[in-house]
Amino acid sequence: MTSKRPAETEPVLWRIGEVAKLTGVTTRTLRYWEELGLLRPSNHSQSGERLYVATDLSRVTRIRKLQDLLGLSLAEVQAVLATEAVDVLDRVHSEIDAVDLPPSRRKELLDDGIVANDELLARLDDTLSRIQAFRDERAAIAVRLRESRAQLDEDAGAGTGVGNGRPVARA
Amino acid sequence: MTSKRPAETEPVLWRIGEVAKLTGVTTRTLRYWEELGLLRPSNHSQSGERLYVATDLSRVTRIRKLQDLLGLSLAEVQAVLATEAVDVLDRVHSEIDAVDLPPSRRKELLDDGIVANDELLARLDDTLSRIQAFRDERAAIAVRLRESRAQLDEDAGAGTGVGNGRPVARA
DNA sequence: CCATGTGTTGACGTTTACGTTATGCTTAGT
DNA sequence: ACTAAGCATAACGTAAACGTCAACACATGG
Repeated sequence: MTSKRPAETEPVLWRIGEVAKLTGVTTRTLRYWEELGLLRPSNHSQSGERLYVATDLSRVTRIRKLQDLLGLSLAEVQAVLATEAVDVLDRVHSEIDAVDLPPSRRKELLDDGIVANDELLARLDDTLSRIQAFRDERAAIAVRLRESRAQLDEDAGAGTGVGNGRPVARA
Repeated sequence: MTSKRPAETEPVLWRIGEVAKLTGVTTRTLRYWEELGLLRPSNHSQSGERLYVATDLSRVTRIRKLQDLLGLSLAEVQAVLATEAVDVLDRVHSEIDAVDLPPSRRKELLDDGIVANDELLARLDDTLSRIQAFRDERAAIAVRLRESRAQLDEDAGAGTGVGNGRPVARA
């Protein structure tokens, strides 16, 4: 329902340098990722220039997140993203229902995508809980440190007769 | 209060191979970290063998956590741990109050330690929230994927006449 | 039309964080 | 006492993820 017709599926292509500025990764990195098969620009100019589309851009940030937030190697990122083409296919499917995939194949892809996404979710939750535990640990230490400092101040105040505000400096 | 006297401050020293087995890092890694100044064994045998104590052990796991959970480089780990000697000093202080640090210096160290620990906490919280955001994103996608699959099943049931439970297997 | 910027494909260099011998000494079990 | 483990130092190797030229091709604004 409500099938909008957006003029003519406006292309909007970016050159590699523009992508670099927009996403914060270097052009070298983009070429390297392509070399690994991680990010294939969806278009090329007739002269051989790489031309990226919006989904390519979001893929760039996704790769970086998987690298930075989960510490995945590019090989692992590739594995995760392999089954995730589904996700893109799915968006395409829900926005444009033109693509002519047989429904059986489409369901297969969707199921794969659901599995992959769930695995990623599980991994995220695992990482979250591990970091959370570490955080709690450090929070407890923070409390202990402050207690120790308070104790020190207290001792200084009550203890030896020197009890003015300034502790004695020593070489 | 309740000052226990634990026999004679039982040494408990571990050789590098034992540390490796206990912590899960290789001996090479331990030597490498030492080379970088990250982990200096608190003792040496007369023949030159590295001998580690309990706090060294916990330092090993702390280093690994900073590496794995926060993705810090060893240089960054070193920076974090630099001011954290305080933390160790503090534990020593609270368990044995023998060490002869002037209170002024002790307070200084404690304050540094509090700052460092708080910075680490902030970093942990930041990382946590970034991963959490990513997680939420993927959770939303999980929902969308399942909706799409349900939609597919629904279409299949209502649409063409093939509607039996089993999707067609294809080579 | 020409200068300048941006792109392309190599190819080699670099950093980090270790792995892997090699060689010799020490410690430990029998 | 002797042999097998384990440790020490030293040096070279390696995998990942890019950085950094080099040399040449477009393309684009004045």
